[in-house]
Amino acid sequence: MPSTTARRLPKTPSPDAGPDVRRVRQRLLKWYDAHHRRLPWRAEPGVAPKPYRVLVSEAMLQQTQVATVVPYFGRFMDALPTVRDLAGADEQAVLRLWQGLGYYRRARSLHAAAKVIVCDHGGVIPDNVADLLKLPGVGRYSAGAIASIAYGTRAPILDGNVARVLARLTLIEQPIDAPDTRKTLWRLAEELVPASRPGDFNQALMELGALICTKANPTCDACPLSGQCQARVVDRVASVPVPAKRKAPTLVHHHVIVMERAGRFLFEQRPATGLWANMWQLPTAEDLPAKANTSELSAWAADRSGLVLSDTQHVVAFTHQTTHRTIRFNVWHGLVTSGRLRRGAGRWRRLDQLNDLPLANPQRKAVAVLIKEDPQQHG
DNA sequence: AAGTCGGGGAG
DNA sequence: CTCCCAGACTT
Repeated sequence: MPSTTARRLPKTPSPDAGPDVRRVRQRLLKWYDAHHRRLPWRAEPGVAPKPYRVLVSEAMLQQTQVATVVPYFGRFMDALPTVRDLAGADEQAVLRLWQGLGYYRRARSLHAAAKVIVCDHGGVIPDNVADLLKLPGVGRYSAGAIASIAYGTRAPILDGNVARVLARLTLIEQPIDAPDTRKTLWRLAEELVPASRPGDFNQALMELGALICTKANPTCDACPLSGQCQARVVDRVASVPVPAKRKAPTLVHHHVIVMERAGRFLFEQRPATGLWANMWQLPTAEDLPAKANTSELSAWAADRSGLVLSDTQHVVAFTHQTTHRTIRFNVWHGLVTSGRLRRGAGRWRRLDQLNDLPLANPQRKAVAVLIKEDPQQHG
């Protein structure tokens, strides 16, 4: 049977024929036009989006909520308004703009991508998925998002929001992260995205997931797709999607040893791989036992830096939570009395002059505690 | 297929 | 507390 004939038949579609593509497109775009949020990286209706703004926003938005990204995006664009500015910037400057946002590899990948764009693409961000996928930090989602939103290329996307919306729309009750589920969802996203306004359609799917088809307490009464939603028909919206399995975070202990000399404090850069890669920190021991004492801390500091400490004492403890770890921070303080700093072992800074060093959140917190404990010395 | 990589919003 | 968020990359 010719497919053109089959396509005209669905007056009464069979139950597993999939969603009514044209109706979903039309209703979703109409809803998006009426209800979408105005966001800093989003162009006004009828105005062409700026590809560089789309590129930067998509990097920041990976695994990060819109509300968190907004202030970072503004500061980033003010400091590095063009892809050439970004390509020419120091990596430390890029990391400083990213500090506090997390997943710092995104910043280094974005920086590397900008260099590729300038060197290999004449400073023009690619408009197709194949070339975008070659950029560091750009995977299938980001390539589809940039191609469709910035250039109107017909390309699908699949993120957490879209996966939830499509799983409910078509009643997928397999674990949402299973490989064959992902394959099915990508196929659905590909089938649904229209040739006209693919960027708005993709953003509409995400916007619906963020505002209406939320993980908890979805407002189906306000949903433009409620009439097409298979999960709603059988009253299983609340139980779809089936969540991915997750490991409990492991507990680890980090000892921060504050080394002070003449009102200045030693800072060191972390390795180029792993947690908080290339970020800076007060000297921090990650291999000492949870109940290490002052002499062990002093010995570790001497071994690490070549400097001898006296009057080492405990300052404060706090807990830092990430997705995969619970990190118990213990902060210690000692005065440098002798020794010579090992070559390349760090830099001395006043606590109120750290603007050039990108620090992850727990290190910023440790610094904040030190300033509060001893305000007259650093103010 | 499973692990790694942050931090915060929201329940 | 737990779960998830405009995911990418490594092993």
